Amino acid sequence: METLYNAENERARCGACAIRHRAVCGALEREELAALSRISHQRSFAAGQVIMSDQDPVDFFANVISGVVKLTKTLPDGRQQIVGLQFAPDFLGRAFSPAHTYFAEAAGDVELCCFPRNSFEALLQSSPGLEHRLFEQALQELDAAREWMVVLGRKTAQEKIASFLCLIARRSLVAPCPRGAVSAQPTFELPVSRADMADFLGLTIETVSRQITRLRTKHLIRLCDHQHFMVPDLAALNELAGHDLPALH
Amino acid sequence: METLYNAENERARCGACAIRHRAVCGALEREELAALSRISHQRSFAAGQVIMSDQDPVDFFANVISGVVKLTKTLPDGRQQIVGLQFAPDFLGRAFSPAHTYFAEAAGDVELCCFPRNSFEALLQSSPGLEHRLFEQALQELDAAREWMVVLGRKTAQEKIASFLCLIARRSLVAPCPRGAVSAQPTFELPVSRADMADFLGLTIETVSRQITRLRTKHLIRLCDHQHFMVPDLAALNELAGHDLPALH
DNA sequence: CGACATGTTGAACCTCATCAACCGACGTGG
DNA sequence: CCACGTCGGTTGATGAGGTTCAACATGTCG
Repeated sequence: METLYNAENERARCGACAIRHRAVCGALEREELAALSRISHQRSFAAGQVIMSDQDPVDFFANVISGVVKLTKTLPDGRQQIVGLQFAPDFLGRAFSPAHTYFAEAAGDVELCCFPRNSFEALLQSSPGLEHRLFEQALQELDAAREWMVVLGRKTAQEKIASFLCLIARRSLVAPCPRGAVSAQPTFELPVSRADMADFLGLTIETVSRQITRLRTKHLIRLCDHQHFMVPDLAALNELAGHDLPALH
Repeated sequence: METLYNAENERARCGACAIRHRAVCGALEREELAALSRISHQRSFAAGQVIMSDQDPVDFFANVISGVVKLTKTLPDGRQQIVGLQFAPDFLGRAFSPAHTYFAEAAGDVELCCFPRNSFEALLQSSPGLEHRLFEQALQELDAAREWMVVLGRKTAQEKIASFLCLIARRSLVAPCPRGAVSAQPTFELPVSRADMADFLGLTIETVSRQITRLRTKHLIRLCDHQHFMVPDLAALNELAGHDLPALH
């Protein structure tokens, strides 16, 4: 399935890219895009696979085409914290420094569009628009990271879970309910395991599980299966999450 | 006092600036610097004063010349989280967006070098080096924010305090011990109150206080007074903080 | 001097982590 | 085919770490 897709894209690769206009490459002129097309190549990663490590220098950048990438940090004794989740069409990689301070792992199956570091940085030199776009994304990630610091530092387990579900409802695409039950409410897909949710929220798996069932018994969410949920009243969930604004980002 | 200082600087302002080469303006050419000098002006803020608010648009950027600025976010019910501490020569303000998602407040007395938003953004257009420098700082802030997410999500109160003290030991200048006791060990100054430490670490004031005394009874730190402390063995403190690396940033 | 702000200490309570058992889905191999 | 182990998720019982409420100490300012 991927091979067919790749073959399809082989000729006018970037032009046909689904995330093209939303991704950083949207900043590129026609001929710059052609240059990028020449140096880029797609790669697939299976769930759990390490994409970038903090151990050895990373020699490429990437755009997320599909799937979710988690950025993790680990303490010497093994405690782990997810410091970022990257969805399509986010850009992956730390500009100006091949050394990373975190891991990038595939949360589920992931498709990336990869660019060799050297070629990409050369392109970066010649295209101020591209650097500007990367800057913008970095600022957005900074905003998101700070937003999440509030979640980690000041919210209860219940609020953390609610915040996470709201985040998913904002960022993840609506998925059809696999049970086949037709419903008026949109159904969302949890792109990560319970363990990942715990690592993202600074909780344990058990607490995550308990708080989810608590939200369920409060009828603030409905579960189709372990990975799919519906939100009858998004405003109510938002309020429980402690969001004053109905929607941001 | 400020007026005298300002008058003094009126002629060769930026050239004589103490933080010039370390701040973002270090990226500027001679004549760009002259342009910046023309639009910049110093402002002082007393402890606790709001510098930028998330309520109304901010019409200026600034460099921190001295003092510490805290970036705070507040939940609807009043819970607060500090999402960043800016020291000299950090840059203050969100490029490309006059709307802020956080407050900037003076932690102690603060001196800023302010630039009107419009003029500065014009300068930004014409000087790619300046934008690059801002980008670099944004990436560093992002790294710092993510580093802090680990502290908030996964560390114990004790480790949080140790992490904070290590942060101060890295970033704050060494201060002479006000008690006058000459000592072989360097003395650091806590630039924020206990309440601010609590808001930065996701704790309560009481816990902060207790953990500090615990570190003191363990002889990992020594207190001159409430704002000044010494670290007999920085490596030990670092280890307690959960830093595998002796020093980063 | 008393009022106030900032910081410390004590006691009781509560949230969440820990340890453990259990459940269903899945794959494997006898 | 079913027993078996494994993996991801749920649920229960218990306890520790941190919050909460309260009192107290110290320093500053009117």
